[in-house]
Amino acid sequence: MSTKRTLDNFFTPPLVSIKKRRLSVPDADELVACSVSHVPPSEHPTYPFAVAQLPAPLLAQFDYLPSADPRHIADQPDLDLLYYQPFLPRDLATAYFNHLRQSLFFYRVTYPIKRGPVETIIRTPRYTTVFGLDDTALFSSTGDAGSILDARTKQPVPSSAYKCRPRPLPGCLDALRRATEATTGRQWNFCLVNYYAGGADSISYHSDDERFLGPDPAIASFSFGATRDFLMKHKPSATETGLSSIEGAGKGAQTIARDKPLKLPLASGDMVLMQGATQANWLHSIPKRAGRDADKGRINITFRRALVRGGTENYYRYNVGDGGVFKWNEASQEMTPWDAKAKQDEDVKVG
DNA sequence: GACTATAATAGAA
DNA sequence: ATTCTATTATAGT
Repeated sequence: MSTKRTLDNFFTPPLVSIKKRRLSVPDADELVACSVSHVPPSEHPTYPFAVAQLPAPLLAQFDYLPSADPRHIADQPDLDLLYYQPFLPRDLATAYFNHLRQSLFFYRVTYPIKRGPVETIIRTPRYTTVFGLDDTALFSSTGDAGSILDARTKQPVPSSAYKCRPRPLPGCLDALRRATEATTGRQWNFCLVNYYAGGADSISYHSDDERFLGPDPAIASFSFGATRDFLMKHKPSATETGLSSIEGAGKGAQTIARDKPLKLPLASGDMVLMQGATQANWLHSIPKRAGRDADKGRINITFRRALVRGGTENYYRYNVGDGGVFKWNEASQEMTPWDAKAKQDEDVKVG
């Protein structure tokens, strides 16, 4: 039997009001919490291994975010972004990046896609992992740590309700979620994590406009580690296509200055909040890149809110899948298959 | 500025 | 939501 392993760490963190400036010295409880750092790692029956908590000195800095005011980007049709440049100070972002890469488990999902008559297996060109549960359900915080409750009735939902095994956010990600919610006034129940090992890893143009997110979803997207270009372009529209062809023949018709593609070089600690009509009308991508820095890793974290069970199923299907677990290998500086039996040694802590 | 190599982009499957 | 190929842009000399 395992020792007491409640989920309190996950869901009832000490709520601290966000304030730009600290007006008082830390009280006794805070001093204890900071110095001892005996908070156990986050565990859950669905985790392949426990996830280390953030070191207290790092966690403490989350009370002072964001470190910069956002820039509102809404000068084009259907575009509505808040760009925090950065949201986390660079030093904190770097330390957070190292902690996450070293502590989380990742997957390399494969899935079939049909191109014309041919079906091919796609190996997702990045590492992924996901945590969270849609609005219809809750993780039990007492009793069986693995159980899921109906959000309304608080009764256990049958295990057959989900084909996947939803997992709660570990403490180190929940800290960022709380800080982001406090800043934006929004709420999210999902955390998706992408690891781009180098310039060859990418994500092609798409929108996060799934039905299960509801209309005009707000999505917070963080960057840590290597700087990568974030491209955005307006979805092609019938009217636009027609206009452009006519415009070529017209005499004085200038190319209309709207719907211009955007290129944001997202640096470590940056956050982009995509909101309003953005997802319904714009595509975004992280294209492959060659040359310098093509070997440096980047972690992307997005917070989303799934409204129904279909969202949970979708996110676990495409971000966990059914393949093996990968873990960062500090010695070889790469993601390596994690062997559940031959429990690997812990990575050497940097610093 | 021209020439060449490499990178970025756009379109098709 | 990817990969391949062709086309265009950029960087270096």
